[in-house]
Amino acid sequence: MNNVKKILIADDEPDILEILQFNLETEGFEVFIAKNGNEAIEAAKKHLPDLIILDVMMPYKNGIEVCNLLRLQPAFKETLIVFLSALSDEITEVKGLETGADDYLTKPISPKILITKINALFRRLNKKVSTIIQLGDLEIDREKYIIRNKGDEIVLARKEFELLSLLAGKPGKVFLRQEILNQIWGTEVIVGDRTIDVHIRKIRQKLNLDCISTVKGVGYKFEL
Amino acid sequence: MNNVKKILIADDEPDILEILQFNLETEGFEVFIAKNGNEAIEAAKKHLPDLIILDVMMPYKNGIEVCNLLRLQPAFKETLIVFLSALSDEITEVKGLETGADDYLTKPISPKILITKINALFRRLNKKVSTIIQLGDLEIDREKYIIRNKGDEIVLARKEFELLSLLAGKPGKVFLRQEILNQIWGTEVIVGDRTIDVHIRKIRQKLNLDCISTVKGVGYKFEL
DNA sequence: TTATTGCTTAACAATTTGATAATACAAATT
DNA sequence: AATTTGTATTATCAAATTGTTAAGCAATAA
Repeated sequence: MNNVKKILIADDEPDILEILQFNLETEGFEVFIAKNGNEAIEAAKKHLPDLIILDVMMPYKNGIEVCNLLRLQPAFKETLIVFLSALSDEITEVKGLETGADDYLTKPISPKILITKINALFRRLNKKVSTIIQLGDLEIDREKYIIRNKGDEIVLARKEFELLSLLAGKPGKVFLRQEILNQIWGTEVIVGDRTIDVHIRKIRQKLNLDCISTVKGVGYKFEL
Repeated sequence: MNNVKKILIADDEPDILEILQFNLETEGFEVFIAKNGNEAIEAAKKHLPDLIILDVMMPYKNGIEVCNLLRLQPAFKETLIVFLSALSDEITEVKGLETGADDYLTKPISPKILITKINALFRRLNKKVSTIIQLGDLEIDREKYIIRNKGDEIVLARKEFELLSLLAGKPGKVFLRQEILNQIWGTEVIVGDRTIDVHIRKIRQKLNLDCISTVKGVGYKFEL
């Protein structure tokens, strides 16, 4: 999820494929292409793209059929799917959205608009995903303010939660004390260094899990 | 929601206003018009339209500003907002969609396309708004403003209802006090923090059900 | 108008959280 | 080994947050 996004484009018009591929690759995406519905499904299974752009009118299987088939499989439950179609064929649009597409684009579309829309979709996805952090037996739900260790719910006070959440957000990274102070307490409040220790201790105690290690003279980091 | 749909059109070009108004009225909508951003906001508050069509380029306040301002108020959270702009001004489109518009149309637009798009939007809206929330023994009917616990009807005052409805809309999610204030009271009214507590208390009391929990220093959440 | 209901606030109680000091401990350095 | 430096632990107190009640308006209905 942190590397290059993969995009699969399925369209039966070679020109469109080429234009889109060029523009998306220029933008830094990894692009795969398919010339019809069957190829699209095959390619999707093979490459597990983050986003699939489906032309609605295609030989063998049209875009809506492809979308339906893919959505049946767990692997593609979360994949972004966008339809592409000539003119705003209203009926198709409705069907497309019912099918579980994430967006619907009409041809002709300027590459620039396409790219901004795609970026917007990824941004939206990231927001949804980023609320829960999963690390081994540990689960941090930022939206629900809940921490679970092997399913057991653990109650942390606010600062404790924020601190753990910060550290766990980048496992392995050593957070300097100063960094922690800035992130959790802000630059306006001034608290002593011992305060951090105390909170760290409480977290360790409550979690009863050896996951925060001290880097003497530097700071703390979360691991495993 | 079951009667004639009200549509507000805001555009500084009289010709456009007239054409759109004529076509939409012919189609059976009730139409209001505004010639600039300020008028649009005023008219929106007065008529509470189901759909607002905003020209992007307008005197005093442009469409995006208008949209932003309206979206801040609870009354317009669900209102459909559509932008209208000369040619596909890409940058504007991106901003518009980020602002929380429901669609984006480019001039010139044929009345027929406009109407089909509008109908599509209303159709989609009707589907989205599931008026009844079921959670265990609890049943919340947003349309009828009724709450039932094991079939027994419970009468909540409006704010109480809205508050419960908000929390129950995303069980488990912690709603920050600020979030609650924005959603229920809007950004214009300013009420004290204790107000929320009191309403929460009344809900707990009336429901006689342990379903709203406090997350100290953060907010409240609904669960089970 | 009067009565009723709902919304907001003030005041105070109860609770929880956060910060610090004091002390103990551990590792590195001299 | 003694010293220094840095962290862990614990207990305590202060501060922040929320719960509760009562009371005053405002809006609405009778």
